[in-house]
Amino acid sequence: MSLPHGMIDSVDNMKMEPSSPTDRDRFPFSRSSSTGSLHTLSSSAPNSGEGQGGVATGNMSSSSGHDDEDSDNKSSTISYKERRREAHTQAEQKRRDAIKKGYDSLQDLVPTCQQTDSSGYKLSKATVLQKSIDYIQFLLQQKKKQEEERNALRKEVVALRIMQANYEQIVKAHQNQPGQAEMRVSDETKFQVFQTVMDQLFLTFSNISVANFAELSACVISWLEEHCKPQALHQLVVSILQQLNSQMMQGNIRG
DNA sequence: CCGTTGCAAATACGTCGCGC
DNA sequence: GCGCGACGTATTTGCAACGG
Repeated sequence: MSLPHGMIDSVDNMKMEPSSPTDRDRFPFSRSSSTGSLHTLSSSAPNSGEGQGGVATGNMSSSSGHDDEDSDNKSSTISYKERRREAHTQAEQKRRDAIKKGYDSLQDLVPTCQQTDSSGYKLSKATVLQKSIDYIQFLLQQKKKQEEERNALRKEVVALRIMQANYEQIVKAHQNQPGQAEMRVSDETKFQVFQTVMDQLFLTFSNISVANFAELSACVISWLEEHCKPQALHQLVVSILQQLNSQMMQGNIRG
């Protein structure tokens, strides 16, 4: 018996078909040309539906009698066994394609698989599997780390809420103390603080030289970013408060 | 019983690196 | 440059399990 059509074609294709990944990329449809040349069940239809009867010859493992039919019709039709083999070959090709598709999908999903290796070749299946395993382990570690971070933050939130409640209680207690009214800061003092802060800020703002309103608008943001940083404002306010406090103390001594 | 499907072994082929 | 082995991949084929 001669080689089946599929085998002949595939052997020829093996010679022609480059197996290196780069070459395969250049001939992405070479497989279908091989598979396409196979006799499918439908293409071998002349024999389909026949071969249910017959007497077993005993020289093959099959006991269905199809091989007998094979010997009867060898010259004109494709034998049952041959059709069966070709169907299986095609099914196997389909299976391999599914596996290949799976590897390709995996490679698309895993970031470390998306670049080819240093020599420029596509990653091997074993490498894709190993890198996928590594990536899943990395994701699991990352998830664990984030959960730990989240738990720590939750604990911090609880602690801060407790502190907030304590401070609120302290403030209430101070407000309820007698003689608190005398200790209260007057609006005049508040305005003095506010005015001094604004004066200091304006000093920095007045140094900006602009030709028109458009330029002024443009430089306001940069001025804000430079001179109104929380840390800068904090230092400014602290120094002003200290200054005013010392002035008030001196005034009290004199008065 | 027969077709389908999945798996594994055997085989073939191309590519690469290495020693000569 | 050539031969050779290792490696990766594709293909074929046999076997077994399963379902209609």
